[in-house]
Order: sequence, then C-alpha cells, then structure tokens
Amino acid sequence: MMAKKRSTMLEVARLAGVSVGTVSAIVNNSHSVRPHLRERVEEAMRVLDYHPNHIARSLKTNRSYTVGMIIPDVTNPFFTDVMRGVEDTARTGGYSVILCNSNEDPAQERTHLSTLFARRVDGILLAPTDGHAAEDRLTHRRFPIVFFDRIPTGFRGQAVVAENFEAAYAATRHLIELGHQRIAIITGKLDLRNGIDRLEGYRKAMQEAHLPIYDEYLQRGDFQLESGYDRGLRLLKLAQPPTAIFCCNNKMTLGLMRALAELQVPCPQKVSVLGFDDFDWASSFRPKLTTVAQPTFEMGKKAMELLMRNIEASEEGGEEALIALPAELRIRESTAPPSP
Amino acid sequence: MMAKKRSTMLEVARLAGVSVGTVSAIVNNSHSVRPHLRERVEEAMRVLDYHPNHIARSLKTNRSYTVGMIIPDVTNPFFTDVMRGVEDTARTGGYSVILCNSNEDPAQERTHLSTLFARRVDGILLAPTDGHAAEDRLTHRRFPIVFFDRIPTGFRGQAVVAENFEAAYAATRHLIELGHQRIAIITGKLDLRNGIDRLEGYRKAMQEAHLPIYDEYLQRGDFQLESGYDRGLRLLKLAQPPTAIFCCNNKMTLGLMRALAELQVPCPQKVSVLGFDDFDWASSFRPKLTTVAQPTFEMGKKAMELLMRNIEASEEGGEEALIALPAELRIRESTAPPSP
DNA sequence: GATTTTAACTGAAACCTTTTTGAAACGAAT
DNA sequence: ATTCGTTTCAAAAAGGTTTCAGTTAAAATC
Repeated sequence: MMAKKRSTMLEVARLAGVSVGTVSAIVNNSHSVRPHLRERVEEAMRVLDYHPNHIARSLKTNRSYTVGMIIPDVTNPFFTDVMRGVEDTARTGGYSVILCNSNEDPAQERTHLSTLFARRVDGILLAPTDGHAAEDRLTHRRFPIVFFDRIPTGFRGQAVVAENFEAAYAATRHLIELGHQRIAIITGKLDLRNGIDRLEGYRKAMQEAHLPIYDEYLQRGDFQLESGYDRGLRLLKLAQPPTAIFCCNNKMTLGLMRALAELQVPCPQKVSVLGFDDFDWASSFRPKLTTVAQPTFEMGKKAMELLMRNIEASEEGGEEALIALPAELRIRESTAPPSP
Repeated sequence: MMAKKRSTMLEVARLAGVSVGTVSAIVNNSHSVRPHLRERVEEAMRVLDYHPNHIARSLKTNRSYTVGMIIPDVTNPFFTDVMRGVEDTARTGGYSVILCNSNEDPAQERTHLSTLFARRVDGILLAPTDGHAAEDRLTHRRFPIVFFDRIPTGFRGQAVVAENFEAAYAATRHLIELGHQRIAIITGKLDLRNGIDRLEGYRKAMQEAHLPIYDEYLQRGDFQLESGYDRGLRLLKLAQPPTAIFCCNNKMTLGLMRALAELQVPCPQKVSVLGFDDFDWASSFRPKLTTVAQPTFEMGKKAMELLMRNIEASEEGGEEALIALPAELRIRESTAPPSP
C-alpha cells in the first residue's frame, strides 16, 4: 500500500514541450514566462496531477520549511494554546511544525533535539525542561533557535516570555489588598527564569507591604500536578496555615484544588487561591478560579515570527532578543478577603 | 544566522580514505565492512561531527519517515492524550510526526491534507471534522491513512476507535439503574460514526428499559464547549427538565457544567451528569465527574502501529481494519439517584 | 540594415544520499 | 593451475528539484 508513483517536473516539461527550467520558473514564479507557455504547462500539471516534491526542493535549497517545537507537556493547555499561535503563523509563512513532547524529561528533550537536527529543520522553538543548557550544541552552531515561556538562567539569545515578575507582583498585590497577611506560594522549577521571576514578584510585593515570608510558606514545586497537591497538603496541615496561596502554574493549581477538596477546606472562605495560567476551564470550576492569564496565542505567534526572521536572515548577526509580553489578572471567585 | 555548513558523507569518505558507498554501508549497516575500515570511518564521522542528511536520504529512498497527524482541536486533552500515544510509538519506530490542527474546520483540514501530501509524509493519521470524505483524494491514491476516534459514515478503510456504542450503552444503563427515567442526551456531530454510535447506545439502553425518549431530550451538539452550554441551558429550562444528562464529549460536558452553575442547579442532587471522555481534571471538579474513559494513549499507539504496518507493506493489499477499543465507566460523584 | 539590448527559454550541473554493478582479492574445491 | 564463491570495496547512476551560464528570437537603437 505504498503511495502511487507521482509525476515529476520532467514529465510535466515533456508533456508541455518545454524544459524543466521553465516548469520550475512557473512553479516558483521566479521569472516571467510567456502566457501561452504558462497555460500549456499549467494544463500539463493538471493532467498529470503534479505536485512539487518538497523533499527534492529541500535538498537543493537547503531549506526544509519545517521547524521543530519542543514542549515539556502536550497535555498542558498552556502549551497547546501557544502551539495554536505557532501553527497559525507558521502556516501563513509556509512552514510546517513538528511537535515534540519532552515529558519534562531532559533526556527526551535531547533526543528530540538531535532527531530534529538530523531532519534538517530550519529552526527550533524550545521550552526547556531544566536550566542546563541542553541547547548548547545548537546555539554553538548558531542554529536558529528561540526559547519561549521558559529560559535557562543566565541565558542569552532569543526568547519570548511573559512579564512573569510583574504579573506575580500584581497577583500578590491583589491578595494583599484583599487583606491577606499569611500568603503562601507554591513555586515552579527554580532553575528556570519563569519560576524564579514569579517567586521574585511575590517576594517584592510581600516586602513592600512589610509582610513576613515564612519558610514554610515558600513551597517549591515542579510545575506538575502532583507537586501542587503535595505542597498544598503540606501548607494546609500547618499549625498556622496560610489564608491565601499563590500557585505558579495551572497544573499545580489543579493539584492544589484537589488537596483543598480532600481536606474539605472551603475556598475562598477559608483560603483564597490564585493561580498562574488561565485556561478554558478555570471558569467552569467551582469556585471560578482567579488567575493570571498569559497571552498564550500571542506568545506562540511572536516566537514563530522571531524564528522566521531568524531563519531568513542569512547573516550570522545573532542579535539577542528577549520579548516580554504583559499578562492579565483575571479576578474571579477563588479569592476573597480573609475570614476574620 | 543560517545553520553552519554541515559535513557530508563524501567528506567523511575522503578523510577516512574510503568510498562513499562504504560510509553509507556503515551508517545503515546494510552490508559488512572490515573492522579496521569501520573504525577509521567512525573516527572520521566523529571528527567532522557528521550527521546523515535525512533529506537526501528521503529523496533517494522515497521515504520521509515522517507522518502527519490532523486533529480537530489541539486544546482538547482527549486528542493530546492520543497524541502522546502516537508520538511514543512513532519515535520507537523512527518516525517523526507533524501535528496539524484543523480547528474543526473542513477547509483547514483540506489544506493541511494537501501540504502534508506535498511534504511527502509517509502516511497520515486523521480525525476528520465532518462526514464528508475530505480524504477521498488520498484514499483513492491508496495513500496510507488511518482514521482514529472519528470516522465518516459508511467509511471503509483503516481506523481505530473506541467501542462507542457499548460505552454509551453502559453509561446509560448506569443512569437507569440509579433510578432515572427522564434521561437526556447531548449528542456530538451526527455525520460522524462516533457521534452516531454514542446516540445509538443510549437509544438501545432506553428502549430496553421501556423508557420514552422525548424529542426535547435529544439535543444535538457539535463537540464544542458552547454547544454543551447552549443545549444544557435549553434542557434545564424545559417545563419538565431531565433528571440526568448524558453528554457526548468532554468539552460539551464543560459547557454543560457551566450552564448548571449559572442556573444554580445542584449536581447531582437535582440532575446527574455523565460525560464522555475522562480527563485529568475531571476528578478535580466539584462534583467529581462520572465519565466514560476512552483508552486514549492506547488508541494513539494502535493507530500509529497500524499506520506503520501500512506504510511498510508495499503491497497494495489495502486490507480494511477497524480496531475498536473498550472504554471504561468511571463512577464518581456527579451521578446519583434522582431526588424523589 | 547592422548592431546592441532585452526577454524568454534551454540544458546541464549540483544538492547528498542509496543502490547497483562490477572488480579485486582471497581461500577452498576441483 | 583452474574454477568457483565470498567478501569487501570503488565507481557511477539515480532520485526531483533549483540555478546558472548560455542560446535564441524578438525588439530597440542608430
């Protein structure tokens, strides 16, 4: 059940009585050809059901018009939303995208990286799983690569992220303004800039308000559901539990909510919850979740645009670029003033 | 910032003092070569940081080791779960997968289909957006294609789906056994077999129990969140609303829950909800959702395996194959006996 | 009308592999 | 010594496109 043999440019050329060069010119309209010839060729293409062979073209031009996108978790709506933005702008630019799922596993990330490399993708979009420069090999080669959402600490290169610091600051401010004093945080991975920045935003808001940050209120998670559940349980079982929890990504928030439900802690009456990452279903929850919404689609769009510019620019002028997109606080029902 | 020029097989051959044929033999170990030569060549590959050019290989072998996967909605966890299964088995088979999102839009589906075709993917995995045979062109060419989850009515070919009929039957039975009599259904698209089969499973269970199916209780949705919300509202506002609702996919269930919340209808006290498709977060909901869980990962795995067999089999023996996977009813808190 | 310019087209090389064919070398069997 | 097989390797063709140096024909210039 192999694909039927497809017709080639040469066959089209023969049928139309022209040279392959002319057919190529028409396909890519790289230079002008007289109308009657163009017609004959187009007719021939129709008759033979000709479709240009991208593979051969790629071999010749050294451009595959394919990019790779590596994300840590396909099942996380944040990343798939970004993916939508990427795909949309990729398509309008004539690119296809190979999506790879690293499952938050550095080893899988590395193998994906190298198969993408062997496949001669023109560039790569990467949300790394850890702070180690798994991308060293690529960046050393001056290979077009742009990071998104997550960037390793000390990274220099091209990336598009959210204004994590500002967003976390605003989120914490909101909790403070509601009157909370015992505010806990469940952080993400702290070898990634987004994890750190969110923590720092929280810290700044707390310090500004002269609120103490207890060690036990600073729980380190890893962006996975389980860690949200586990750290949540830990917080709620404290002798002096917090009255508000700021949770640094969507999956962990889910875990946290599960912990709340299990312990029958009413939200927001007993403890307010504010989660990073908005998602379709946040508003279907009971209570409706207060979240900070990242501009996911926009992030994907910007990242892909940057990557395409990158690929197109044959210069080795690897200009650095760090685009930061503003995030938005969406106040719903999971945050309220603390009970007296 | 183009990629640095990469070394070729010829360069490796020269450095090692052998012919390219020998290098090729070593790379693919297609035939034996004496140990000392092999060593020299491998050393040369290391020195030059040689990576075989998949593009050139594809051109020659007429195999891209890439498949396309078209899904109607990347943001639907059902499909991304399937994707995980696909990617996993693809990788072990040496394949990469280009993921395309049709956004439930037949036009986008068609354009994706044709760009995948132009890119010379070896095969395609498709969950179509409608019953029209958009894939006609492909199937006519005897192009390796396997459908999953959704298949057009009257389809003959290769596909892997869930046992939709049986699952819907079991789900409805569960509601009946709880004592419900006024059971409504929000169906999916009815030009797709999965939509139909779920409806038929419901119908059979109802008829067997000699329960009437009122026209107003049979609400046709389209697998999107909004339709679940809208049809849910309609059902709840009926003079004689149902005491249980069977909802035919996850997104619509979300919409339905939103409608319930908006109208302040307590679930399951006033109306029980049973949703098709389980997902990570179904159990984080309040109430925890009773769902029928499809074997998503398994479905992706089976589909990819079938596709690979298909591609490998150069025979044109287009054997039909319809693999149906059992689904599992997960009883949680959103279903209960009707209030008296 | 002779010459130059321009436009339209041809033909072949090149991209990097895989694959096929055939040659060389060698040992074993006749 | 000759034949036959095997193993190992080199050389070249093939795969479908793009690109570039040329060629031809027509148009423009004087």
